[in-house]
Amino acid sequence: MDEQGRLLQARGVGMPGLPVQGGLQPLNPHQLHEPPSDNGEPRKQDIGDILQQIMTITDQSLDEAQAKKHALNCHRMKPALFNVLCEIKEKTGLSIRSNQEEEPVDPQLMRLDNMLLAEGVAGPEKGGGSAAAAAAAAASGGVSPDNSIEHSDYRNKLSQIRQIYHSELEKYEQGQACNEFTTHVMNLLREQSRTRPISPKEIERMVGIIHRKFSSIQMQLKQSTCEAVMILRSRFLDARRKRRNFSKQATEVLNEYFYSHLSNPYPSEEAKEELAKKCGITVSQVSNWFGNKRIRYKKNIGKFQEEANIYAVKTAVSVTQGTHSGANSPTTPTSAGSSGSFNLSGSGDMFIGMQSLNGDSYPATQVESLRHSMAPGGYGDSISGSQMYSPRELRANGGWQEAATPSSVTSPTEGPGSVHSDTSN
DNA sequence: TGTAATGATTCTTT
DNA sequence: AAAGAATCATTACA
Repeated sequence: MDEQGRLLQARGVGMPGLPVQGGLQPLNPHQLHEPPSDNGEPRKQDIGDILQQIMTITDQSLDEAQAKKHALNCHRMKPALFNVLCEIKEKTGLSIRSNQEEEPVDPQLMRLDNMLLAEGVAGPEKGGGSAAAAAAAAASGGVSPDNSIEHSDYRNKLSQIRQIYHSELEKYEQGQACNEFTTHVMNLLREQSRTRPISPKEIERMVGIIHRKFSSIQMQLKQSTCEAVMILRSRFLDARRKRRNFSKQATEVLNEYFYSHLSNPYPSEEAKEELAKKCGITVSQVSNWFGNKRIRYKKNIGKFQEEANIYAVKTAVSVTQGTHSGANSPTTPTSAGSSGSFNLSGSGDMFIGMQSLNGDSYPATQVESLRHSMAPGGYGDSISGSQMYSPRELRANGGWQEAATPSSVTSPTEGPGSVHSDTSN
């Protein structure tokens, strides 16, 4: 204020207060008639009051303010005031600093955009949303209803986020509120420019500031939306946290394949796809399952022997009953290890291996029953390749579990007795 | 409630 | 890139 006061004095613009007729409050009535003192104190006071009034214009009602603004604009001293303000501005260095902030498309913003798009938050609404997902889940075989429930729960939550995101974004999107606000500010500035010096550049700069502010709000919005989605994902989609056992039927299908391709339990991509379809799980889940199965089987063959027998019987029965169209069990005929790829020297051979494996922990009766179920009628041929669960056979045929030699592998768990095995032959 | 089973992940190996 | 191996985290069950 002091500075301004001095400037005003310097220019000889000692305004005795804006006139009452202008609509402004009469200031200190005494001052109006008081001759300027030598030290200029009263003048300074006047000026301070005037500026104070200008500042408070905005606090007043619209009509009032309008009237006062008008009065101010028409005041005879206005040009002088304008000049003074110009000078002040010049002196206080309030000029526009050249803003070279070109904002080269923030990479982080791009990442956020991409992620939101990928999560289906930003992009176009996916028609049907949860309904479609549920239908798809149902179509996939009806397995794991839990899964689809959870999935739709996830989708619901996601669409909530999506809604909030869009309604918020709408508020700050360039073009709507932002433009409105910008125009408003521009109008204000234009109007003010009649009273104080405002260059078009300054207006432009202000617009820039507003836009940046709005986009930073948008950025924050996107960031927190991303966060929300991530949290949602981690809560709902982290399979490790929300593990569900596969359905019985799915496990059965997988086991059937596994034990019927025991000599080479590495389903081809197509086989995996087919299994995945059958089981209502993903291909990678099939891969996981086979990975786990192979390693666990190998680690403790004895433990799985019973299971192997069961599936061997199953397969045998299904084959004899012709329940499966293909010669070889459940999946694609192209799968590795299909019947043709290896020959059993004879069912007896197979059982030798099995029995040696069984050791004492598995009742011979089981093996016997299996033998009986298979032997009569010479089923051996028809199931030839499918029943290869003898480690000996396995090793002989490429040995996917070279290390699976019962004697060594099962040792720690000791399990089924020291299976010494078949290597002998 | 403790434990085995099990699906998934991560790191290493091939 | 796929498989093996170790491990994690959850589920199922006695």
